[in-house]
Amino acid sequence: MLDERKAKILQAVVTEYIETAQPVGSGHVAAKADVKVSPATVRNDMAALEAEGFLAQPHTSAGRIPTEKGYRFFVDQLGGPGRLGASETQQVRAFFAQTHKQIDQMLADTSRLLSSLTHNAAVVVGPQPEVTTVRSVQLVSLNARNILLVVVFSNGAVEKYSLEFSEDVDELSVNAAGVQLSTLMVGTSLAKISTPSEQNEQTSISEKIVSLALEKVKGESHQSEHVFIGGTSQMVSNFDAVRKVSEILHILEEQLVVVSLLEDVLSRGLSVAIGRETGSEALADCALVVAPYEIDGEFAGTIGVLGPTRMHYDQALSAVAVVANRLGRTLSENG
Amino acid sequence: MLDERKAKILQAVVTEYIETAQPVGSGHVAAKADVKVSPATVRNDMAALEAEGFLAQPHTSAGRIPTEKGYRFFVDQLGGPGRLGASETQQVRAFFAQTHKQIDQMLADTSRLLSSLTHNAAVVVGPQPEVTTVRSVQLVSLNARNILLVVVFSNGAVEKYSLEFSEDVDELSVNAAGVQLSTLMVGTSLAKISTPSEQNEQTSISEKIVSLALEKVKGESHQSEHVFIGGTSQMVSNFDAVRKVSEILHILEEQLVVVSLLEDVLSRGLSVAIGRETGSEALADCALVVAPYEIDGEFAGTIGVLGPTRMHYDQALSAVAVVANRLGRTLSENG
DNA sequence: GGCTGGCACTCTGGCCCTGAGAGTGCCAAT
DNA sequence: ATTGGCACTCTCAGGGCCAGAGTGCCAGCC
Repeated sequence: MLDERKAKILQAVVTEYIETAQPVGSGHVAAKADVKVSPATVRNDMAALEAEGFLAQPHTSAGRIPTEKGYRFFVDQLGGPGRLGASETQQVRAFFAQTHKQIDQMLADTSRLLSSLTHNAAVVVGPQPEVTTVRSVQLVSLNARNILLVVVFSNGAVEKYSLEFSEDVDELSVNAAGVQLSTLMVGTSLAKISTPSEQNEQTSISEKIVSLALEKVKGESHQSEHVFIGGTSQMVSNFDAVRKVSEILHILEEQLVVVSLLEDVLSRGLSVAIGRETGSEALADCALVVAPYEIDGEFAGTIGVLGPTRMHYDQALSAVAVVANRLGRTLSENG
Repeated sequence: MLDERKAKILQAVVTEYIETAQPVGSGHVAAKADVKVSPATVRNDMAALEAEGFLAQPHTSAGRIPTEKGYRFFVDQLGGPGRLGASETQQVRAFFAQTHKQIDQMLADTSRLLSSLTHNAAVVVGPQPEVTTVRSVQLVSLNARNILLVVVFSNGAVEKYSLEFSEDVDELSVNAAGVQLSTLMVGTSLAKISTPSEQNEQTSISEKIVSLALEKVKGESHQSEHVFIGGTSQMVSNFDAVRKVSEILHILEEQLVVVSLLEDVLSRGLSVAIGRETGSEALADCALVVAPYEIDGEFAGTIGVLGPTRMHYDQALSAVAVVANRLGRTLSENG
């Protein structure tokens, strides 16, 4: 599609623009070691690259900046393998070596880690309850009409659901329901829990408890995805336009949006979404680098880095990959 | 300290500056209905107010802006009762009327509520585990050497702690330890849990489990304070200096700092901390409005609003008060 | 004595202009 | 095909200028 020299020129433009945030002119490109042609030649090629949509000019007689298409080509074709630096690797290693108490806390810390590795905002979506299997179920009577259902998952996560009844429930029924729930749920993942044959009239109280519990667990499992976002302060320095920053932060505050954004990108088989590819107009100047992580070999959740389109893709890609990998492993061991 | 007219002038300056973010001149103050003196007189008083440290001039021949001392006097002496508007009240009512599943989720939502009420960033510090009593304790064996300790509190919160052993633990010992932990912990608050007479050599495995469990619970209870921060995007529009915003966001990312900030303010008996009173240099241009909330009549946690010094104090104060009140009530009922 | 109108003074912010700098496109020459 | 040269364009920083807002002070007035 692009001859070798044009590709090199494009690469030079993108890397320099990522560094300097300034439109880059033919002179700079020609000065780079690995392109040994004159500025005039570079100009011709750059004009061609612009015609083909890889570059753009903010205005006549300024240098070129990459378009979304330009970035895309860069990450797809020109991206280096991107190893993490020694100190970063060390940071990751140290982080996962230390023991983490509660999974929520750990995921929040992971988002901070990822943010500090990449100097961008980072998103960590907690494991979906459906994936992990249930390790234990417990019913706790709060008072006569309220029961708390505590479910412990194989990855160490704990979810709790409060059940409310319109009639008093006695301790015996609670115990009976607890036993039944245990046999139903323990060892299986939430998605696979079989609902007992539904009699329209649930005669016994314990049956009512079981049915309500299952309903709650299944109903809420989806919306209770935990999202952790770190390093939002980085976004401020990465963008100059105040308006933009505000919009971006606003998006990050809507957790549901963030989750679906990440999963949408992933479902399209991408690991990088650039500009409008993210699916959000407000993120037109952003890029999203995502990776899934697995627990015990099964897809569990997503992590990602959100930065300006002119971010260090190779760094971000490797950071995201490494962290996803380690995170999955740690969570697997924990289970 | 200040004669009536000066107080009125100060009030006029502060309110107008809060509205416009512009230094306010003598003309504007004189134009206000309730001060019926000429601009010249206002000028004299404003000069006096400046000499006394309530006002400052950005430069000669600009209007005056309030100093920290000016805001402080305004808040202490001139603050109206500050009722919430009808729509805001409605918003709060609706929020607490709806049922909330998990306490963490609810607290996070509360921070968003508070933020949307005040158009500022909002902080919600979750209930401290020490306050609420333990409702139930359960030990779950993860594998031969790892046990998960799940503690359910009276307010519906659940904390989990993972215990790791250097030797295999058998199911019998776990059960025995579970029983003992239950008798020790259930019904008391974490702070009051009595440690059993410490024999230097714990002969039985179950005793080791109990001792490790108590150690974990007591040790981690303090650092596992949950903090929820909402509406950070508001900060961007409230400040113009990009540098400032970045610093402020950075502070908000450090949860421990935020918690101690709030509690420090509260411990000084303040409900409003202005500028440097917050105790943080980076928050010199910010003000912090805080309120504690109670569960079953006992101090449980803190909520707060962080905004620019030129924030709507009366609005923020009443919003914080109302939300703290309702939040405490809701959490009390839930337990 | 306190208040006021008048007046000279000051400082900022927006505006225009200008020149330097960076970069381009094109063309003729190699 | 590549290159050096050249005329052209556009931005950006700096400087000068003016209007506007506000002040401080003073002399007069009630």
